[in-house]
This record gives sequence, C-alpha cells and structure tokens, in this order.
Amino acid sequence: MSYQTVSRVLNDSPRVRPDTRRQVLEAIDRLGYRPNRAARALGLGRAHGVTVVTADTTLYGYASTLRGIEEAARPLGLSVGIRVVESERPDDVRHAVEYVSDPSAGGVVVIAFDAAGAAVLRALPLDVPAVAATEAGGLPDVPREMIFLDERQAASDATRHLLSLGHRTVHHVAIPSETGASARQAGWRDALERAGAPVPAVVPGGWEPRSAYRAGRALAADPLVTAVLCGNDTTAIAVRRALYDAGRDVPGEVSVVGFDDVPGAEFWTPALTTVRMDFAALGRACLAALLSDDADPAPRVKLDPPCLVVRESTAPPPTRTGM
Amino acid sequence: MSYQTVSRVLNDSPRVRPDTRRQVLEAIDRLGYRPNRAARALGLGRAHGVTVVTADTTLYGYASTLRGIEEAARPLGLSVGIRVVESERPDDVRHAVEYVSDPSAGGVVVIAFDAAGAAVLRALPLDVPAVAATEAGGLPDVPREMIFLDERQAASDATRHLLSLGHRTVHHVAIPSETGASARQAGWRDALERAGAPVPAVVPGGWEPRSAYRAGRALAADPLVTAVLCGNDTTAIAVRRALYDAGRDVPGEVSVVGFDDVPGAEFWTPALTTVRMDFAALGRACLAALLSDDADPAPRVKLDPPCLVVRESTAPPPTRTGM
DNA sequence: ACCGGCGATGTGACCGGTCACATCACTGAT
DNA sequence: ATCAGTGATGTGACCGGTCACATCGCCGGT
Repeated sequence: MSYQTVSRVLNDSPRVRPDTRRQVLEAIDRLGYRPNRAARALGLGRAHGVTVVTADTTLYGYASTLRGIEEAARPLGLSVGIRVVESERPDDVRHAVEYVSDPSAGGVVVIAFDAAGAAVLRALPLDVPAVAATEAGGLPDVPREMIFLDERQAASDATRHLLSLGHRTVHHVAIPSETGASARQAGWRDALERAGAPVPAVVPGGWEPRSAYRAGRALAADPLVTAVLCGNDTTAIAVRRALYDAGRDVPGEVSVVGFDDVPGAEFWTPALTTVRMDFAALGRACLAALLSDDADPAPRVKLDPPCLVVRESTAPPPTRTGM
Repeated sequence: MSYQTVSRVLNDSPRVRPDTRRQVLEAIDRLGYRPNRAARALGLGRAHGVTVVTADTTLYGYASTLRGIEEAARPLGLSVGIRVVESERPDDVRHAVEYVSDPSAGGVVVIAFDAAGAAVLRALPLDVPAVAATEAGGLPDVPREMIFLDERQAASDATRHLLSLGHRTVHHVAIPSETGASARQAGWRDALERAGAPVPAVVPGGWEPRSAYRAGRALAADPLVTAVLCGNDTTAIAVRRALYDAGRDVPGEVSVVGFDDVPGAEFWTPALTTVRMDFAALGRACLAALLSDDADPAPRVKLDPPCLVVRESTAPPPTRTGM
C-alpha cells in the first residue's frame, strides 16, 4: 500500500477503487493515523485553513463574525487562525500582511469594519486568497470579494421610525468606522433628507463606553435633542445613562436606538430599540466565499438584512407645552 | 552564505558572528525574504504558536482570555489558532483533542471554565504541551499547569458586602461551570456559613440571558429574596430586569451583584455592583506559562485578584415595617 | 492472439525549513 | 613550530505530505 494511495483517499480523489479506499480507511482507523497539517501545507503550497484578520476579538460585531467563520470552518476540518491588527499604522498593517502572506495562513478573511482592517485589505497582495467582511458599499477600490450586511436600509428604517414618532430630527453618535460616511450614517442621513428634517453634525464616539457617555452628556445639554441613533448598543447604553444622569428620561424625553442587538439588550432598562445584525451569518458567508474560489460554484449563503427591533427606548417626544 | 547560517540567525543562535548576522539580516531585508511557518513547523516537529481551545469565543470571559493570549503572542511572532469545543460530548472532545494533537497546532491553552474545556484537558495526551485557564481549585486530578483568577475571595467579599448591608442571606444564580461547586459558589457559601446565614439552594442559570431572566422571575416571587449574587453580569442584568418586571425595585427592595465587570456595566441602570476580573491578564499568564516550559524560568505574570466594585445595584434591604 | 487505451497504483523529486555532524579557521598552550 | 581546543560555518539527511510522471493490469476492438 503506497503512501500516494493514502494521500488520494484523504483528498477524496476519484481515482481510487472503492474497495481500496475502504481498506485504507480501515487501516487509518486501526493505526490511529492522523495526517500532519504542516506537512500538508508545505506540500500543497498553502495551508488548508483560514486566518481571520481583525482589529479586535472582543467587540460584539467582530467576535460574532469570527464565531460565524469558525462555525463554518470546523465541520470542514479547516484550521482557524486569528491575527489582530491594532491600528492602521503602517507598521501594524505591514506585519499583519506579512503574517497572512505566509502560505501556512491559508485563506484569509479580513474583517474590514474599520480603518485597520481596510488598510490590511488594501495592502494585501492579490496572490493571497482573501475575502473581506465590510460595511455596505465600503472599499469600492479594492478588487476583492466583499461580503457585507446591508445596514443602510435598517438605519433608514430606524431613523424613519423616530421621525414618525414625531421627532423633529435624529442625532447620530457614530462609532469608529472606515469611511467618513458609513452605511449606518448613509441610511440615517438619507432618511433625514428625504423627510426634509435637519441633518445635525455627527457626534464621534469611540469604542469605549466612556467616550460614548461623554458624547451623551454633550447631547443631553442640548434641549433640541430628542432622538439619538447610536452606532452600537454599548454606545446606546452609555448615551442613555448620560441622558439619565442629566435628568432627561429615556424614552420619555429622549429616544435612543442602538445597533447590533447584543445578547441582553432586551433586558436593559429601558429595553433597547436596536437594529439586529446577523454577524454570524456574515462570517459563514465569508468562509463560503473564500472556499468557492476553488472551482465549484459558490454556494452563496443568504444573508438576512439587518432589521429594526422596536422595544422600549423609543417613544414620541415630549409635548412642547412646557417650553 | 549557507541556508543553515540564515536559520541560525533567525533562531537567535549565539553561534553566529555579529558581523555575519548583520549581513544576513541585511540580505533578508533586501530580498524581502519571509520564512515559511509550515516548513519550520515540519522541521521543528511542532509549530511555533498557540492554539486556544475554548467552548465559546463570544462570551466575555472567554473572549477576553483569548484576547490576552493573543496580545501576548503577537509581539513574539507566534501564530494564534482557535479551536472551539461546543460540548463535553465524547465526539466533540475527541475531535478537538485530535486537532490540537497535530504538531502544527503548536502549544495549547485550554480554557477550562466549563465542562467541555475540562473534558478536553482530561483527554489531552500528556505529550501535547498545554496549560489550562481554569477556575480556582478546579481539576485537581489533571497533571497540567493551571492558571486561574482566584475569585473565591471576591465572591466572599461580595457576599459579606451584602450581608453587612443588612440582608438576611444571599441567593445565588449560577452559570454553567465545571464542578458542581465553583470557586464563585465556594466563596459565596463560605461567607454565608461563617456569618451563620442560611444557605439557599443554588439557582442554575444558563449562558442565555433569557434563562437568567426566568431564574430571576422565580426568585422575584419569593419575598424572602432580597439579595442575589449572579454568576456573571449578563445574568445580573437579566435577573434585575426580571425583578423590575415583577415590581421589585433594585436596589430598593432587592440587591443584585454580578461577576466580570463587562464594559458598560457602570452605565447600566442601576450601575452594576460586580466583581472585576482581569481575564486578559489570565490569558497573558497562560501564554507565559506555556512558553516557560522551554528551559528558561517562567517569567510568571502577576495576576491581580478579582475585586468587588461597589456601584448602585446594592443597598440595604427594605425595612420590615410594611410586612 | 495482438494491441491501444484507460483506470488504478507506485515512483521519485520536491516543498522549505530543521537537525546532527563534519569541516574549517583561528586561538593559545606546550 | 606543533598541536589541541574552540567557535563559526557548511553538508547531508530528514520532517510528512504533495506533485508529475511512470508503470501496471485489465478491458474491448480487430
């Protein structure tokens, strides 16, 4: 029994007699043989696996996308690696690119929700097989397959929801994002403009809840602010607290909307009105796209568009009798 | 210039003249040479990297530990892989063990906060280099290096804090955990017993906020419940909401304490009294321990013990006048 | 009976590093 | 001046798979 036959069996080559295959499989089982992934990668020229490039592994969107990738990769026997790029600084980006350029990184999924990921995507040589998870409409200049959750419509829906409750306009506290105009922002702006509502300046918030809290305090000081669309749920909770600390009730005086629908958001007080995003499906779709490069047609994963889930943090603005 | 010399330079062998080393480094730089990790792993017999075995990548404690490991590994040029074990079912465990037994997995860090991780740890052949992140005092039967955050003291502190506020006893909603008696539970029970307070039955909660909510509703129905120590912050928020929905004010009527101090917990309403856990440091310590096997003495990472941070969700129980 | 053709299997080189060992140049002691 | 001893470098085999290609056995057509 030659080595080559074993190799063929393990790679599902059609050139093996069913009978032989059975024998080989049996021997493998009996001997407890396990192929060596490093040797395979070396011979193949590239590892059979995925490396996920991400700016963070703990933030909800990133972690959930990673989870989706992993869930799809595991049953396929693919190894999953992670490589964090902390910032878009040239050194960080270069190191990350070099890391995933190594054939043993396998295929690459770049989570390009932010500047760091986008920079890696731009700098990645085209001979490295990769797909990107991005914002809707982001990175049109990069010739890579992009998978995204189109949150523009949902951002629009959320804004219109607030407007329809009677709010004069909707303020927006943004999270760090690749383009100055993210899909969330675009949908928000769009809805405001269509409704003829004033478009307030975007308030920049960081990933830290504390920075969102500060943004919230600033917003709370402005009596014209009665509705706030936040870049994510954590931002929303901090903004809500800032409003509360400033004596402005949510949703009685100000309405707040988040993005993500993190686990537990429904149990906050007030239960958060937010946009549910299926990041795990996004991750699964990325893996499917990465794999579909190989000959067979892409078994496209269907992505449910983000959708607004209305809970308790939104309500009509206070009647102006007191003003 | 032979290949071997290059190899020596890259491995920081002392047997290279400084002058030669400089030349090699320069040539590497000029040629843009990058060593191939798969080839290296094959020659070395084992990859220069870490694989993290975990039951989940999104739960706060797990994700933060992973993050700590990654943060420590990256500057060292180590690759980081993840392998999820979904349950303690024999098949899941076996697959995970086989996966990390492959030399290309490198060293292994098993996050054994739960039954799945513990099962992998038990089944892992001793020739696979591994360390475990566990609960304090968990898995005494496994001959592996264990790193843990000793939350027993903090659990005790939290319980005593509640007792000292005047609560007759403290109930506990547990999260899934390895042993029936986790360190959190042990500290809680300990404090209760020392104070001569009754020890109520532990209420089992799952990872899902919803299951914690149900547990909270059950607790809310019992007028004797005035203080609840929850297994984690997400559980705490759901329990708090259950109490709220049942018309019992927190902290006016019932006090609630969490574990973890997740980002944003200070901005919840009421701001959560919780036990801060430095999972990232735990992760860094695991990596250090894994690496210290190699000859040189372990540069032990110092772990700050978990500590109680008192905020708004705890207060004296209501005076009994109304009863 | 002969041959072409094809499917199943075996052979050797190779992927890119590592290891053990051989070799070399140079040093200082005798 | 000779030699042992040492540190720096080169040599070959090897890690465990893959690839391209050679070979084998069997089939049917003439």
